Amino acid sequence: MKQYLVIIKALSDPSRVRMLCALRGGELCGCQLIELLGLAPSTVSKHLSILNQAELVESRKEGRWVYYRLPPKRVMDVAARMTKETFRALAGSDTICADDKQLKVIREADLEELCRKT
Amino acid sequence: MKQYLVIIKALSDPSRVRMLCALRGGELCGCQLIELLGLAPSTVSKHLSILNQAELVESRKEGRWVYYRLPPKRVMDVAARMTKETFRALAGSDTICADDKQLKVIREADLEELCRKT
DNA sequence: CCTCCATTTCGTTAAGCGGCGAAGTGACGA
DNA sequence: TCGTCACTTCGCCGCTTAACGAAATGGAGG
Repeated sequence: MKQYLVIIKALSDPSRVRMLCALRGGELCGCQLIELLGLAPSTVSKHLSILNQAELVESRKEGRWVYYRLPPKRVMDVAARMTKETFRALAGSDTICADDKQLKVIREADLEELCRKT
Repeated sequence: MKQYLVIIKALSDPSRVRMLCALRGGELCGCQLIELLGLAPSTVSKHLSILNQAELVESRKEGRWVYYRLPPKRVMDVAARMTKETFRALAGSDTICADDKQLKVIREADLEELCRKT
């Protein structure tokens, strides 16, 4: 029950769900997620730590940046199944479609430049 | 996104999830759920209205009592899929097993007597 | 009608959560 | 070694939410 609640509470915030959906297209660094959500860096960091504790995202450090990604598709555990259903429920959602559009721009932009923008 | 959030927020409270699991064994009336959870009637009623708005439970009136049940297994919509994953995640949970035990007693008890007890 | 009683609604309180800015951390480059 | 920069941690504020008791609702039976 405890693990279930950690996972489902992590999934019950629009900003966190948007980040998960964004990561479907591959890993992203912190400043890219900050740009996507339009929230303060500290807020985005907090959201990511909540997702991380629920084991819904993983992170790796490279240089000045931290990259976040969905966990590899090992076993279909509770987190993976819930994530899958979330993606399924939000397929075609206005919010997520708009994010996908913006993501194309963000992914093509230069990281150095993107970070400076904020 | 909005519908998704209504559903997942409804599923992110232990009392509400316990009620859903309890209803797997068939419909129950309000006072039976109050007895199971050990919460105030007004609190349980609020929880049920949240579940009802998310279309995770249905209700029907009979005499003095209101009976609640899981919706019939028509189409597998978002609510149904999320509920299914919730049941799967909580299979074998201590809380739910304990509830199932108590439910055997509650289901066998006389309704009139059970309501008076509170 | 009027009463009873299961349930709902309302108002309040305390805890939890999302948001921000400021200060802290740690790695890279001058 | 020192500054810079991406990110995290901390402390605070405002809103949401779970809990309760009290009062309202509405059906059943007298």
